[in-house]
Amino acid sequence: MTAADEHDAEHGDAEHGDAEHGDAEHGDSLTARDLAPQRRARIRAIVESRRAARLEELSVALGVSQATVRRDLDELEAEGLVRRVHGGVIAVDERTGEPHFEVKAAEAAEEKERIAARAVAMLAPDDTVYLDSGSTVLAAARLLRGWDRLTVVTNSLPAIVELAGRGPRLIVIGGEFRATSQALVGPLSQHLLQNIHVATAFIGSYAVSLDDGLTTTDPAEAFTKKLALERASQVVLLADSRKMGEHSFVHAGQLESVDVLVTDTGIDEGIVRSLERRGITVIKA
Amino acid sequence: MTAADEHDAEHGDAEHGDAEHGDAEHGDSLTARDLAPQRRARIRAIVESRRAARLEELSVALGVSQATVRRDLDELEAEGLVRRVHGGVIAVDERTGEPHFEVKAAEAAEEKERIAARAVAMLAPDDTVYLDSGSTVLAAARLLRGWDRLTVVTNSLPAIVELAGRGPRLIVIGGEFRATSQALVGPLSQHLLQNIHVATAFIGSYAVSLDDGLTTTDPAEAFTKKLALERASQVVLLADSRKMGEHSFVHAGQLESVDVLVTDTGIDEGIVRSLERRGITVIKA
DNA sequence: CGTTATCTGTCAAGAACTGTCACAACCGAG
DNA sequence: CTCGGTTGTGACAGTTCTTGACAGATAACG
Repeated sequence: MTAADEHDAEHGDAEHGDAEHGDAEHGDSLTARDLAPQRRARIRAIVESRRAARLEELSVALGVSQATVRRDLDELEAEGLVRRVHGGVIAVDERTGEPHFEVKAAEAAEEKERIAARAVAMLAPDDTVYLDSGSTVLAAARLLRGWDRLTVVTNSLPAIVELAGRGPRLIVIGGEFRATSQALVGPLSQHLLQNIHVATAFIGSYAVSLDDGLTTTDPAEAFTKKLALERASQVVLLADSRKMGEHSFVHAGQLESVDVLVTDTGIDEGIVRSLERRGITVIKA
Repeated sequence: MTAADEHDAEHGDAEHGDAEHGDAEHGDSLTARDLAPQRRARIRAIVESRRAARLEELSVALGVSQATVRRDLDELEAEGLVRRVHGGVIAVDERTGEPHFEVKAAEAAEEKERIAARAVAMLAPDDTVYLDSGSTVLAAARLLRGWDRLTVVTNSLPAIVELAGRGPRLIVIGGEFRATSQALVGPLSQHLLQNIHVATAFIGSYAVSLDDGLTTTDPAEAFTKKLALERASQVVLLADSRKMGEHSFVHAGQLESVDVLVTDTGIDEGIVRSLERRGITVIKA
């Protein structure tokens, strides 16, 4: 191993020396061979364009021996520009790791679950309920597994997947799929929605304020949410206390449409009184 | 996105003598074998697109021995990217991280995939296409990943899950969820469906007969299928040859509504002639 | 002009990869 | 429950790839 270190160190010095030599160029155009930095640039270009290359190919393409290519690749790998594998080299991008980043769900899971459970307790076994998008409402959806006399209407893809074939009769409103909220929203959702009516709607909201009512970040989302509010006899808003008093971009419903708010114990008492004055029953789970 | 390289082609044997010490000065490397990471990436792609694969298939597709495939699968399983089962390998759901179909779902998969590929080849990048329920159409849906200028309208839950957030604009018709077909069907589906129109519809069918046209097992399913047929300028029927000549319970559409049939080479020539006499273009994939 | 340092190609030993084989484990049919 | 065919496992051998050492070649420096 010490031998290897020594070798690498020498190699490093060589690198610098060569670079310096680079700007003192003699116009020696007769050299049939690339200088080392040029050669490495060509290797990078080849590897990047093809995503991978085998030693043999590079050796032929550059007109040098495989040993030289190896040394170049060692250097390039040390700089993190490529990744050596048995038999050749692959571009760094091609790593097989896990690129997903969608794991914020477990955040306030426990709180959401208490809220969800309290809301679900309001349902009768043979009710018809609308489930909006959003993580808190999704938690409620999970609790409805096995309720085989229930009818669920929803626009939330996770809720659909959660309940598909697992008890409740499942009705999906149509619409355009929006990736951010994983829900079906927009003008197209009105066609089916206008033809149905549900006893209870579980609504989630990005933000709730006394002045602006329900607000959310996306117009299409707001459109569908508003429509859903109108199609329910009883509207139950599921929102943890951090969402209270906040407001977002687009108006998504009047506070007057809401009959019940299920939230957590962290809610401000002043807000509770204001809401109750407006005829909203507040339940702290 | 993922370099969908299809540089298979020449895996005759190309193993032994020919790639000797640097004599191949004919530029291109015709006999290039995949590097191990490339090979594993291809295995992932195949398994993911089909949900499952048998060892034999992978071995043939990649041009390596089954032993090598096994070792690769061991590696991939250790990384949690696939799950090995007796006889082959199944994909793991990226979201939930757990199982999917059975290996035997991949039995006729190759045939379905060829049909699907042939059908997809008929689409333009910015088309609007309706995807019906059914496994063959689902295979087509998988091929549409990354088509980010396409608009997809569908009633198939697996198709939705497959395409959600992965390229195409996704529009879901509403309706009642039917577990057997994993699709949204029934009268409620008409409300949105009646308000849209698509250039092309990919339709699956449980059975196709010259006398009864398209038939299926469920009335609600039939209702929605019929409606979808009317909303498309061009109707493409995807059905393997075993479905030809069969008939099921409920009428789900006239043969006259169909413009193109994409099927496999096993179809009876007499049936082909009858269909073509009726103005249907028959494509054998 | 000679010396020195670096770079490059060749070589041999060792490691890694792949395919083949024999045998154990498993599955479905009767 | 047994049986026959299929699939998985471990060991082996052949091949390819890598590593480190060495020697010749090239260019910089005094």
